[in-house]
Amino acid sequence: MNTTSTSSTSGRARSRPRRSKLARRVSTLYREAILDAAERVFGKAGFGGAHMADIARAAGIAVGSLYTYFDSKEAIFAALHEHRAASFHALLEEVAAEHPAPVERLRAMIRAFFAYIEQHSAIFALFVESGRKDEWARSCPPGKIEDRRAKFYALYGGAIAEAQAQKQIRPGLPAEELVDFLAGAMMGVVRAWIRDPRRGALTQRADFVVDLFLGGAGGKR
Amino acid sequence: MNTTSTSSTSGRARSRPRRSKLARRVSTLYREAILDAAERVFGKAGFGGAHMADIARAAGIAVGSLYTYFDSKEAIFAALHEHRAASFHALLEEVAAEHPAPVERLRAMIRAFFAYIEQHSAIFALFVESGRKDEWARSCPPGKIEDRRAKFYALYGGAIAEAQAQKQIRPGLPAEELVDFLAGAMMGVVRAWIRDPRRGALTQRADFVVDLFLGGAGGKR
Amino acid sequence: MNTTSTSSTSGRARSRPRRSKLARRVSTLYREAILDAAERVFGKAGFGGAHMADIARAAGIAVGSLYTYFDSKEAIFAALHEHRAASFHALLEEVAAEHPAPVERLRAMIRAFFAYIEQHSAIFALFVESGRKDEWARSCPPGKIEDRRAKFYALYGGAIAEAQAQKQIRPGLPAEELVDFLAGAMMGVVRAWIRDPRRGALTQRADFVVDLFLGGAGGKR
Amino acid sequence: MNTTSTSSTSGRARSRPRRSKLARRVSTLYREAILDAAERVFGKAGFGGAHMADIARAAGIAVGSLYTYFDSKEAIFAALHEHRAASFHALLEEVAAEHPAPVERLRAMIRAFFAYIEQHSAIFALFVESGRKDEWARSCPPGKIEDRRAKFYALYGGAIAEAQAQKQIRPGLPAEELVDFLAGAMMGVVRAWIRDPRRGALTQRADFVVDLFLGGAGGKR
DNA sequence: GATGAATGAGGCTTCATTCAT
DNA sequence: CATGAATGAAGCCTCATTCAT
Repeated sequence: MNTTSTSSTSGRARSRPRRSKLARRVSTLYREAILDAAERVFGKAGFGGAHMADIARAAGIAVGSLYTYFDSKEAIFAALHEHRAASFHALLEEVAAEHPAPVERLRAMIRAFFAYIEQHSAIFALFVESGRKDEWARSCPPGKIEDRRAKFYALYGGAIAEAQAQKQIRPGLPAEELVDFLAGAMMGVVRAWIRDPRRGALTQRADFVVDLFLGGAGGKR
Repeated sequence: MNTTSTSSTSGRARSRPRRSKLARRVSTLYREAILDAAERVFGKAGFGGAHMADIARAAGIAVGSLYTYFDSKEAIFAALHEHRAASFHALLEEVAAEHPAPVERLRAMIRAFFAYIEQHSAIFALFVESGRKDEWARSCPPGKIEDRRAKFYALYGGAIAEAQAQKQIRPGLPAEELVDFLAGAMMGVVRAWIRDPRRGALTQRADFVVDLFLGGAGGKR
Repeated sequence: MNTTSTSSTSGRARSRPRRSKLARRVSTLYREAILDAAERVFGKAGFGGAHMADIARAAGIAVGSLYTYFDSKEAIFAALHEHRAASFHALLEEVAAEHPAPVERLRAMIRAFFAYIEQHSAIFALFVESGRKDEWARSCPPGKIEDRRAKFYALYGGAIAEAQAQKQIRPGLPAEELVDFLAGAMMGVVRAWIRDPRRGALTQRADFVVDLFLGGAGGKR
Repeated sequence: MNTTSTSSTSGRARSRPRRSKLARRVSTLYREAILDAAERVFGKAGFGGAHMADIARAAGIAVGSLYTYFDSKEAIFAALHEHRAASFHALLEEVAAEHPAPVERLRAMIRAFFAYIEQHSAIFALFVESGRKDEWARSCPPGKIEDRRAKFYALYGGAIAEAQAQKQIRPGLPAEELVDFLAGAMMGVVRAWIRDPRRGALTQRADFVVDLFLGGAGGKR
């Protein structure tokens, strides 16, 4: 098992970490290099199309070394999911904290989402899709994926609910369903950008999304 | 090659029609049974997780027989894509023709989309996401997927453009981008329904989507 | 799973065997050819030293075909064990049945053992040793090996106990321990023969073993 | 090559003794610790099932350090064989020297064998069986194993031959074959003890073996 | 000399595809 | 043309061995 965070399995008591700070730092570097490589490879080829050999090559290490840091191909994918989700979630919370006004918060969070995607484009598609089926998902602790999604929904949904409380968003529509709609719309824009990146930076389309979401596409009423 | 429409590459000359009408009808039945089976299997397991043996079993025939009707696993998936896309496109055109008023046409097309998904739920996720990564897409004639998407965009985009012309949808926003947004939102609602089908029939949420798209979520201005 | 003897897993009821008699016969031939090949390869190289490729080559089939008949390398070894043990046990019982007099029965069973070994020499060493440790044994249903040994012990021990009842073997010594001794001695002779087969047929040494076992090596008393 | 006794193959000239007495002693300690560890690990898991990492852990050193003292896994196994065989052989010679009367010598040597096994139980099974199949044996200098066995046979066979000369063992039976029988019987008893150690100390069964070997199991004549 | 992570050849197994019946 | 077993390329993973620190 390759678990950075687990405690010692040794019988002997230990008051200090077994490994030097340096070793741990190197280890972290490797893990991240592998995740970076995996992101590129998975993003390009999908889960099934990505080979351990590809990931190793992309990371500049030997195949066997992958297994020093991860238990399996699926473990790499899961860790990648976890890692990206966690770092994005942290970013999102930070952004959210900076914006008390719910509508502005929504806008900022959407912009943050787009910015994040611009950096980690390819893999996100895989994540969003992974609604089950994909092999890696089968070995993922059940509920994990749902939990993760729920946390994001909570952030967006929270902003929406607050906006509803302030009458800036129509009450009466369940916040949850609004998030379904909004999240889908965001992904739709992302997908369009992935298809044809020439149309300009994704980040700049945050306002388009927010305004459309709030104001609707309808003409004069 | 198993292409129903191509001519024989056999060396032997043939003086009579290659196949009787009956034979061709049987062949079509087989092909469709295979595609039905494939839809279920691919939908449940994804492309990589689906095995030819599974499809054969689901179709009630022998593995080898699959190859009488299709060249490869990828060919089955592509044909499935093709088939569903074509039949859905036909349906959509029919629906569109029945509704001259662009907004109502949009509403009807969304409803039709949802209805179609309700019947062919699982597989659609695979289709919509399959940007290019999945293995099957690599052997798909390049541009094919884009063409297909473009045809759907044309239908939705056409309705939107007309609505814009009639000032029922704000001009100024490129119709194409509105479709990105709308298509994404639709898929978001679909995904939510797939996740949790209990929330009621998908079809009934068409109005929710249209109204939100047109009217926006924003409160009184 | 490759289990010749399991019943149908199909949901549909079946009154007759699914496969033709011919197919089953062919299948049996394959299984036996594989077991024969496996016996040679395992016997020569041991469990760890034997490769699936070797077995396939020895059987004259493709590697993948092994998996049509057996689930894994370990399954092949286990089946081999099972198969040989069963056939030898049957032989032994038959021989035992032919000899009512316990001492003669013992003699006949030892001769049968030696004869069997002459045919399946190499593999037997592996079996007898496999007291645990070997990888294959780990996946063997626990107790299986012990059961098998117990059945052989019962046959030999039965003859010994009867001989004791008839005062042809000293009472007072637990039959079980006499079998430990005798079985060991037999294997000692077998091992010597394996080391140096020139010393003549193994079968011809049965009398030596029986006489030594009964009469002892000691000189005039 | 890690051979304590060979001279350096390095190109650089050396004017002083290669290693201090201390260094050599330390080295010996390491080698023995490794062999002890190896005995436990090989004994438990067999050759194939034992991993260098297991041995290193059991010895309390790093994997890499194993290679400071031994060339390979096989070398460790061979050295273990060598080591145990040598020390047991020395013990046996000592015991033999103490007993001029051949039958008593035989009895003492059997008792010594059982005592030795009680200390080094598990691994012995591996040794005795290893006819040649196991991987390690392939890289063992040919004839080595046979030589080793021959030396033990010489000791036991010598006692038997002497006893024959004194008419305490029936002449007419080749001593060599008597050893085959006797050695096998001893191993049979050992194996029974390994299977079920509860039946009491192995050492105490030496008399059983000797008496049975000499007197035979037969009833009154 | 000790360490333990890196290495990569090679093993077992899967499964799309072929082909004899 | 249906069948389903045979095929073997290719993937994931293990682990003995090496080597930089």
